[in-house]
This record gives sequence, C-alpha cells and structure tokens, in this order.
Amino acid sequence: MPPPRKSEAPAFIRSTADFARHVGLARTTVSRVLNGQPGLKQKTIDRVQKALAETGFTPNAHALHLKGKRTSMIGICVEDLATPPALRKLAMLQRVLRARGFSSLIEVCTPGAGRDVVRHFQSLRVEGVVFIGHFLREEIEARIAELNAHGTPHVVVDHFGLRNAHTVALDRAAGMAAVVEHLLDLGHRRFGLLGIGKGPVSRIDRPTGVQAALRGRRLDPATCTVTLDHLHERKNDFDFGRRLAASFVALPDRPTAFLGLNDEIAIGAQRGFQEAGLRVPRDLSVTGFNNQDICQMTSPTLTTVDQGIEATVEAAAELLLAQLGKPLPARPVVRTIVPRLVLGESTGPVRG
Amino acid sequence: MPPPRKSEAPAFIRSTADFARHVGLARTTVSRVLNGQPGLKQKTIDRVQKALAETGFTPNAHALHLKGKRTSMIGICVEDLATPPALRKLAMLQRVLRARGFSSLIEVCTPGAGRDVVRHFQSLRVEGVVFIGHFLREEIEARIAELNAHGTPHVVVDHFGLRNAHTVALDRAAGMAAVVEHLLDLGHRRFGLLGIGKGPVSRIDRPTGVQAALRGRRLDPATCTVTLDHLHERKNDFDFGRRLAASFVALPDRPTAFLGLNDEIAIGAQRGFQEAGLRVPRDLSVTGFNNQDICQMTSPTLTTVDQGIEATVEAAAELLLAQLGKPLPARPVVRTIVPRLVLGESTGPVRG
DNA sequence: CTGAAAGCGCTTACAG
DNA sequence: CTGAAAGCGCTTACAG
Repeated sequence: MPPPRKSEAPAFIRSTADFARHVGLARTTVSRVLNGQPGLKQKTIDRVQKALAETGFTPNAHALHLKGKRTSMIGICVEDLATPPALRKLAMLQRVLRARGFSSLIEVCTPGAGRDVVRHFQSLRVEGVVFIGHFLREEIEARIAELNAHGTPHVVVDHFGLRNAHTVALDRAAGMAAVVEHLLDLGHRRFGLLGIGKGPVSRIDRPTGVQAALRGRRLDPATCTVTLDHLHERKNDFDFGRRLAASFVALPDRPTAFLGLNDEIAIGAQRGFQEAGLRVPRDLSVTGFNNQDICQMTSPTLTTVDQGIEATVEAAAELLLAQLGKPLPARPVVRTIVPRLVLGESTGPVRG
Repeated sequence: MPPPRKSEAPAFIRSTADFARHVGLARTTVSRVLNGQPGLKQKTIDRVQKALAETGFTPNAHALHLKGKRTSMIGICVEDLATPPALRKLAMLQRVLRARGFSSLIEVCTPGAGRDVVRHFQSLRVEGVVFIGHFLREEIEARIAELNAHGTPHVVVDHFGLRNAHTVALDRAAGMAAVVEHLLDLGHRRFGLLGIGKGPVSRIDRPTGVQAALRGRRLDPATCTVTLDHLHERKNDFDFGRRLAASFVALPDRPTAFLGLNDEIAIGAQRGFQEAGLRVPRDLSVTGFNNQDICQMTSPTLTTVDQGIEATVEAAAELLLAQLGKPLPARPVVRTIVPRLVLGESTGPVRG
C-alpha cells in the first residue's frame, strides 16, 4: 500500500532535525552517531542505529557535499548506447568505479550536446569525467579545456589523437597487423577490405596495421588490397557485409581473404559468400574485429580480434582516479591497449 | 596543457560569489540573470552570459537542490549488466528519461546490495527509482516499502508478482503461446523444451503459455513436451543449448520442434543439431526468445519473439513519471507487455 | 549529552 | 542595480 499510513512522528522524515526529534535526541548527537564520532554512550548509538534502520532515513547528500564532503560521482559521457562494445565498456566501467566507491552518472553525448552534458556534470561537481567513443574533435577538445580550467580530471576512451586529452585507446593497427600476418602465414596474398579504408588515419588505426604487416613481407599494399565499400551505403552492420560479399563474388581475380571492420560485417560477408555457394574457409577466409559473443555462434566460428575491454577500462579508471586530489598532470597521458588475435574456424590455408 | 595558466581573477571560480566578483556584479544580480528574472538591463545580461560562456561556470547543483530545486535524477537499479536485453532496456530507459529532462544514476544491484543502493539513491534525493530485472523477493519488497515510506515513486521492470510494486512486465506466456501455435500450425506435436521449466511460475511465465497453447488444441502438455535440462549444468548460454541438442539427438522418439528459453540457447541448439548432421528446419524446427540481432545472422535465421523493449521502457517511464508530484497511487499498477512473434527460417512444416 | 552558532553555495524577498 | 539577511540540511567547534 504505497501511501504511508502509520503516522508515528512526522509523516516524512526529511532532515536530521526531523529525525532527531523522532528519536528524541539533539541534532548534534545524531550527527555524531552518523559520523562515527567518539565519546557517545553505546546505548545512544544503538538507539540511533535502530531508528535509522526502521525509518530508512538517509542524510541529504547535497547538504553533505555543500559542507565539503566528496561527491564520489563520476560523469560518463558515451557517444552512443547502441554498439555492443561501447555498452560493454560502459557496463564494465560502472562496475570498476562502483568497486572503488564511485557512482556513475551516465549521459549520451550526441554531436552538439557535449557542452550541456559536461556542464551538467560540473554543476553536480563530479570528481571526474570519462568520455567513451568518438566525438567531434573541436567539441570534445573544448569540453576538456573547460574541465581542465576547473581542475576536474578526465579520461578519453577510444578517441585517439585529441590535443591535451588523457587517453586510453585500442591499438587497432596492432590488431589488424596480427590478423594480416596470420593470413599471410596461411598463404594469402590478396585481401578484401570490408569497411576498412585504405588511407591510414593515425598510427593506431586499422589501415596502418594492414599496410605495416604487408610491407613487413615486402608486399605492396596498393596491389594486395581491394575495397568495394564505395558500392554500398555504409552501415557497418550485417547487411553491409552481406552486400559487400555479393559484390566481391562477381569480381574477377577475387581476394582470398576478407578483413571485416567489425564482427557484424564479417559475419554478414561470411553469410553472403556461403549463399553464393562458396565455402568458408575452404574457398576463402574471413576475419572480424571485437570478439563479440556471436563469433562463437556462427558456422564456421569467426577469427577475430579481442579488444581487451577489461584492460582498457581498468586503465581508464586508473588514469582517472590517479588524478584525484593531485594537481593535474602537466602533459597528457596516452595509453595504448594491444588487442589479441582470436583464432576461429573462418580462416584457413589458401588453396591453389 | 591541463594546469590552468592564465590567472585572471580567482584561479578557480567555484561559487556565484567568485563569479560575481569576476564579472564585477553583485551575487544577487548574477543570480537573477542565471534564473532569467525580469527587470535587468540587456547590457548586464549580456555581460553575465559572456562571462558564463568564457569561464564555463556552473552553479553548484547541490546548493540549488538544498534551496528546493528538483534534482531531476532517477535512480536505476539493474540486476545485471551482462545480458543483452537488460543492457538494451537500460540504454533505452536512459534515453527516454534524458528526453524528459532527467539524468540517470545507474547501479548494479546484486543480492544483498539493494539496501545500500536504494539508500544511496535516497540520500541523493532522486525523484524516482526504477528496478530492472529479477531480484530477491523479500529484499526488493523491503526496498519498495522504504521508498513508499519516503514518498519516492518507483517502478519495477520484469520482476512480476511483487507485492505492492508498480510493475511493467513482459507477458512471456503470450509469447510462448504464439510460438507454440505457430509450430502447431506447422504440424508439430512433440516439443523439446530448452531451458524452459515444465511447471508454471506465474500466469505470465513461459510454461503457462506453452501449456495454454497445447490445451487450446486439446493436447496434453505432459506428453507433448520433453525436457532434458537436468542432464546439463544450467547456464542459459550457447553451450548449454548445444549440449542439450546433443542429448536430444540421442533420444528415441525425438521431438520435432525445440523451444529455446532465449536466443543464445536456441542458436546453440541449432548449431548442435547441425553438427549432428540434422538440417534445420527440414529435420526439425528451433525457436528462440528475445529477437536479438544475432537471430538474423545465423543460418538459418531464427524464429524468435520480440520483447517489445521500446514499449516496455516507455510504459515504465510513463508509470514512474506519472507519480511525480502527485500522491502515490493507493494500489499497485501492473502493466503487461505482449511480445511479438518474429518468423525466421528455423521453423518449418513437420515431415512425416 | 544538549543547545546555540557559524558556514558550505545558493535564492529570494526587502530596503536602499 | 547593490547589499544585507534569512534559510535550505548538514557538520563542527564551543559553551553549558
């Protein structure tokens, strides 16, 4: 029965004043018990604790914070709550922060909304802000400058190359290099790129890794790689991969190995090839990226790359919390996480 | 460069007092601009706005709340941040609440932690609490009683049958009934249950729906359904489904249709059957539950049930926010969401 | 143990 | 427009 019937003392206990009245003690005394201060009779302590348990009264955190108590809140600004890896990072970060006594205030940060989100966090006097994902460069750099100006720690997860930002980012280049080397070892020499651009964006982006691995074997990336991304509307999903596969099927001198930007595209491509009567990995190899659960559920299972989300999130939390209390570090800290190749059944030796 | 160099006025502007000093106005005047009160010269307003934009100063929300301003915070208590549907609900709820001007405070609520989580929410004076998932009955009922005692609105998503709880729950029985009827129409008469118990737990639980559909065709659930769950450690995942399939393969008089508790189990089972040389849906049919993205990525695609997460979350938000300001409703409101059958390629006519 | 007081950062009347 | 004051709910000295 939602409406509280039993009206003992005040119907609602809202403050220590109400509560002290309810227990029959002075506000000061209640406050002392609440804060575990010495010099109180056990009997008094018990009386307060009992009433506390009965009424479920909790001191107003906002008043506490005004008096100088830490807020123990961290603002988390995510690009997007739709992609599985982002969601996993968020969930894991919440867990890690919780374990260290912080609560998480989570907001989605669409382009243009960054200002409001960060100001909202600031107004709540969060102790730090985490950005997860990829943002508009100028917008997020402005937000970070603001945070710095207020002495609020921050860390950016994923978005690499931001000026003055403490960053934890996945070395996707290393991941792709591992994939390409694995395929080179299997004899592959022509690679279809599914959603992966040819021009490198930064030293840790996928194309950089592909090219580095090829050049390491004295192969020319320009002739060894093929992309048909331009033929389809880019969606980075299952259907995009499937359509790409269909286009590749018709291509003369088709590559023997296909590198997906992510698992969805790779699985779509695998499906597309199978529908065209090709067998994976007998006729061609396919690889994904992210090591989502689905990789184990397809036939064949997918060779992919594990992001090491746990390491990423741990590093981010550590980097953020290390800044607490101390003066902010003079120059940005950038940490790179090296992902791990996960072998599945979708890659095999090239057949003459 | 993180450490702020330019020291114009105070190094850090922390309060309206600091800020007013910085702009060269009285605190009162600044406060008026901040709150859009009338009777101010445009020039003054502009001056304050400009300084506001430059410094990024935000009034302390905790002080505002002390003065009576609404916190606009909602506490969300999730059972678990690991299962995809729970994560999707959470993400969608955050979005819906955000759109209505509320920020979300998210905590995972493991058994025994409910008390601390809810008290934490209360101490921050959240305007409402949402529970997502399944909890220990006594624990969550105690928490809800506490919330009621404080006049804090709540809503429970998923956990059906709690005393005095406002609830939005999926009618899984209706979903399963739709699945079974679809299979009955295809001629199936023997059903393998994968992770679905035989005894109904409540009127909206899966077994209830299975039995209702069978009885509707004058069939006896006891003889029409088979479960082998007891043979394997229950994990509700891909491998559990796969192992169940292996056990069913060896069974004489094997069912022709298999109902998975969720998509993972169903996909695992499908894979298990295929590995044993059986073809889906030629030799047998398989169905899942939840309509996760993976259902479209398997071969064959999976017949499943869509939870209608959007409707659930909308209903939950509406139910919660309807309580704001008003006195709490005298008796609990329970809303049921009817899920939708999603046909895939994994179900087909039974073959003599 | 109690009680009165100051102060955290804000807003809101109320005089100037 | 300014300035002084009260009060939101708390804690923390400081006298009794």
